[in-house]
Amino acid sequence: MLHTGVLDDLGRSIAWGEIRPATVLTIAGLEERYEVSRSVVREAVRVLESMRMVAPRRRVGLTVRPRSEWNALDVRLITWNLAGPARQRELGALMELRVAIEPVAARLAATHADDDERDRLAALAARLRELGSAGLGESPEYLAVDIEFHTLILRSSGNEMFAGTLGDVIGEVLAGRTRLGLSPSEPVAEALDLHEIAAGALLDRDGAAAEEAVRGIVLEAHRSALAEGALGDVPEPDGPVRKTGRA
Amino acid sequence: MLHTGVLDDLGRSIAWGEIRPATVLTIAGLEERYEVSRSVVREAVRVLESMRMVAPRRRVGLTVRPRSEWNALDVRLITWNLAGPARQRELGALMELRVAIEPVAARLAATHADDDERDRLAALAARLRELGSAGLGESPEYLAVDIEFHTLILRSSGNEMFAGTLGDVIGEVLAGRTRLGLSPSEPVAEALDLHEIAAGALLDRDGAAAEEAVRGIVLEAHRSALAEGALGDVPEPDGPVRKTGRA
DNA sequence: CCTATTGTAAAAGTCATACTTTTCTGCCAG
DNA sequence: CTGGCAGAAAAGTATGACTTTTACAATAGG
Repeated sequence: MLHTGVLDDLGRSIAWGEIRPATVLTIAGLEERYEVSRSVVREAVRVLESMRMVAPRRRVGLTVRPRSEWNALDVRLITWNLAGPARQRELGALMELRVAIEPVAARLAATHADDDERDRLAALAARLRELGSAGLGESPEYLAVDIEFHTLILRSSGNEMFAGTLGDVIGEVLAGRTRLGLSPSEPVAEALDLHEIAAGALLDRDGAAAEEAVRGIVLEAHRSALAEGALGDVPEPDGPVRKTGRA
Repeated sequence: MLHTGVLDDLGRSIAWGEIRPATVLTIAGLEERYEVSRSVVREAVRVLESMRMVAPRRRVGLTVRPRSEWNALDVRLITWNLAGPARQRELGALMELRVAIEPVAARLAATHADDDERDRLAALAARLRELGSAGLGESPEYLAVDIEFHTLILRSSGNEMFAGTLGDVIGEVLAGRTRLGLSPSEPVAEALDLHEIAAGALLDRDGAAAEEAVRGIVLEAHRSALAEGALGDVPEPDGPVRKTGRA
């Protein structure tokens, strides 16, 4: 689809800072740049507008809004950021999001999951143990099982806000972790324990225990990512945004 | 803007279940229904598509996707849901989201907030105490200060995913709570204490304490909302979605 | 010289129409 | 009964004309 192409390219350009905030674009200009018709440009721009990345103003054009106003939870924006220069920063934000959401999701899942989901979680935890003990901690299968474990908890929480696109994004984070070679081939024993503890707690409908175990998992992941310097604590090239007075 | 009108009306119709999942619409049909041109319809539909509420298929039309696939974190969808028949369910989901996010945001804010933000938080907590003691717990000002306190914590976390539109939505939840008359005119003493404790912890850069205090606040809010029956635990009229095998 | 008013044009917004591409459906032949 | 082929339906794309808003400048008045 032409429309998707323009949306993606333009969105990326903005997300990556190639087109900076306060820049003014025009429909006509974009028509030329992408050599497509107004219909296509307008539809792409509408979506960008709905993500609060640009604001149209008559007689002026499309103004690129400041980053702080963008819809940071939009999956497309997250994807663009993960593939761009702010990748590390984005990974850090997502890690923090995991720390916030997964433990609470686990607590909810303890009372809300159905029997099938509980069983599958237990099976997944066991499989992780097997693979981990066999030194396959960075194998594709370990990764796949790990992702399924975590997304299943989110889905079992019964809260659509946790289940939805967030699951996909968290899968992306885990995958990125492996891709960067941050996962040890012999996973930390503690992590394997915690997965089993969490699964057990969910079987027992023990929300508090499930929450604690999952919090242990995500905190450990966050810590080790920080230790590896994968999240980049350095401020943005264009200077720290938050501190300097707000709009 | 015409476009906004169509988007809003159509989105609401779908969110409220007036147009049910699996229903097939056509651009032409919508042109007639709203008496607007194709451009307008197409742009509105594109946004709905970007929210994963409809999926266009050539030679078929626009299929309304199942609720479980919608982008539950989209602010517009949240707004529509809050104004519709699933209001209680949505409030419950948002409460759970608060429980997940605000404590973690508070912990981050402890290390990340600047001096100005810390001072303002302390001032807001103090003001809440004043108003609460004066029996103004359901006054507009108490509400406004409460909202500002919580959104400021989110913003001070330094994580754009917490700060962004989520803040507005959480404000909406707090406002809804007051509007429903759930807020006692004399706020629970515990809540006032916790706000002050949280503010103090943020001044001291004590992340753990800030997290715990804020968790206390949101858990108490969640509990009391549940007790009041404001969140409605009953399953949806059209039957529980999650349990019955997935796509 | 400064201010207010008015006029102009630029750009988004809307409408209508024509054409392209994809793909479902149903018919017809084997 | 099966497979392929043709037609039609609906989305996708392109284009031109017109409307509305509004920034900006020129001009008139104080």
